[in-house]
Amino acid sequence: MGGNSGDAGDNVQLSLLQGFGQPARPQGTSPAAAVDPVAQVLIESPLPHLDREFDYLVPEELSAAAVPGARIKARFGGQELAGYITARKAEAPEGVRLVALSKVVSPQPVLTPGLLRLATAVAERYAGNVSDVVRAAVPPRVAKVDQEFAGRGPGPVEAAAAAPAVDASCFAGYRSGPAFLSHLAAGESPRAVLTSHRSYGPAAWPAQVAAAVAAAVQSGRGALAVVPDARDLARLEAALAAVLGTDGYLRLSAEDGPTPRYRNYLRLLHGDVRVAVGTRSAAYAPVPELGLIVLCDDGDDLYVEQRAPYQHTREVLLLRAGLEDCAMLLASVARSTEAERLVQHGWAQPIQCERPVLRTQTPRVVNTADSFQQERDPLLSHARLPQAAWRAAQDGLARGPVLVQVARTGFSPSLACQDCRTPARCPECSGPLGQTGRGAVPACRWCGRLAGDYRCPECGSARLRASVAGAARTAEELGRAFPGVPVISSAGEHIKDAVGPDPALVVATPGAEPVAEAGYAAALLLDGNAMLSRESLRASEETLRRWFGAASLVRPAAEGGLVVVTADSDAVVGQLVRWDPAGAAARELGLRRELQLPPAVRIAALTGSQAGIELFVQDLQLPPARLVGPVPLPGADGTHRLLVFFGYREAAVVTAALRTRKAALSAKRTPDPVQVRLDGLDFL
DNA sequence: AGCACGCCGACT
DNA sequence: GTCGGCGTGCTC
Repeated sequence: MGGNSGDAGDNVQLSLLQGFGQPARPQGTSPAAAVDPVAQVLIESPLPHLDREFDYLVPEELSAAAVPGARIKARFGGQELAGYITARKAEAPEGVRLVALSKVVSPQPVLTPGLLRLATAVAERYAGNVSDVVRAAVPPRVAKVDQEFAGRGPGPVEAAAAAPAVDASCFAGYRSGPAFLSHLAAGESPRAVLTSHRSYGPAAWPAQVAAAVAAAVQSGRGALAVVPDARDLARLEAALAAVLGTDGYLRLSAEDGPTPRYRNYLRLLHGDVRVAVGTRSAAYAPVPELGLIVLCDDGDDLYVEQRAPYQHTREVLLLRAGLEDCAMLLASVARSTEAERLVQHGWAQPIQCERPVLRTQTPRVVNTADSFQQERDPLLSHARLPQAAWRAAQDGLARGPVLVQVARTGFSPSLACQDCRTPARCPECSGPLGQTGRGAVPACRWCGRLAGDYRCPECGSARLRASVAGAARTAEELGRAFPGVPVISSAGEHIKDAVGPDPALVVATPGAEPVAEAGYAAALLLDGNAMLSRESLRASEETLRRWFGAASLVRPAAEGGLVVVTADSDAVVGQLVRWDPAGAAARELGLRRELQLPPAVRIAALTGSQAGIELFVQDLQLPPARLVGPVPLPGADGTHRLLVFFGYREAAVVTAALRTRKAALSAKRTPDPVQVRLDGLDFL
């Protein structure tokens, strides 16, 4: 009764508005669809409390196009919002009056059920919005490409290509490598962490990844490979083309521009091709019958999405592998602590060469920091090259190109022990110690505690030094040190993909090293101290990753390959000298466990005003967790940060609680917004 | 962002 | 008794 009279009143108001000439949508003029007249819709709204599905009425004339996965526009609250249909159904729950869909933007079912499940899982993991994840996953629509696919239903147009031959020779000497390939080819879903030791030539990691992809294709399934950047993409594509042909795979890269990106997405969606390769947005590619996911060099920080919820491609793909029950391969010449954790938990099998094989297949690595090698050649004082490094370069240049890795400039100063150079960390919470000015008392950047009586836990010294970055040696300086030798520079905006076999000094910043087809004769890894002394939890891990990346471009010791690293003697240098990325990762993970830091535990960072954070935490229902802060951020206008450390077991409950709190506060339009970020490691 | 609904004061 | 202020909460 009450409901009826309310309806009548609304109708009167509506007709009054229409009487005044408002262009309101005519009610009842377009009949609802005969079959499944209700569409479940995921609204694209940045507001957490609106990040869920809503029901709309489907007008008959839109019914054919309004398929699950299609992009739509619908009136929502005051405005016309974009969204996706997630399902069609016969009726909506009682008590809601449905509004009609405004239009179907495109009938292409781009938000597949699998992608919606994945986006939901990612949003839950990162306490973020499903629609934010969907925005990163689905490429923007291009109308003219839609036309090309008009009228095509799901399913492949042409028969799948002939199964490729799987060449396992690039896995020779790798324990568990051939077995991984044969399990894959047999249709099983093994999971592995591949620690390759070669970045050039026919047995390099791109060839290994291509072999794994071929094995998955041979089993009749699809495969997906994700790389950090365009250079690695080009290298992997070359290897894939050699195995599958240039039509055997599709590339998905945001760098290609909207048209090819959207076209290739739709081609995968329609099953034209079953192998996709690309950069981080490709992690969501609609590969049909996905059998294998490969992630290359998972330690690269390009894998962190730069927009909320700041998801990491590794975590996205781990979730996807679980949801789609497919094989997974993390391939790298280094090993991240996260990958090590997967190995230690038995989730993934390690694939790597054993020591005797490694000794023949990797270059000899020497460290110049030993005191008797420290004195410098007086002629070279300007180039600041230790004598051993100079000799290695001179010898190498007789046999081919020599790589010189120099650090990028601009590291932030932090505190370390003056005597043994151990980074200084807070005795209470393990946060990094910093100094606000010259002579200021050192303070923890996390908990704010003053550490005036700090003593190094390693050597007991009370002396601290600010470790300031070393300046990058310029190509010019090296040119003077080696007159007559061509100097090639690859850094910043001028990155070279490859260099020839002739003698040359190749100066590159980490990650920008060109590939020499027959390998470098030698490599000098300079500025190691600057890289190691950065105020970051990941300084060691990252330095080692850069070192292995460069060293894996050098010929094996048997062919004269030599790597010289100029860093103070340190456990990390030892891991490189012994070529032991797995041991290094295990040691690093052990340290993180002791300190209870990620990835041994998980972490949430709440950033905002002090009042905002207090309000956020007030009604937050948390299981046992360690709270650190809030502490003011240096140089920021009153912005504070609170860190929440919690275990993996509690993670689902914690992220759910954070999401609930975010939604509640955004619904109330609280003035002091708090940013919630999970597992961001850059500030640790 | 907009629009309902609801509780309170002013005016017919 | 009715109209309209805007503060709070929901939006299919």
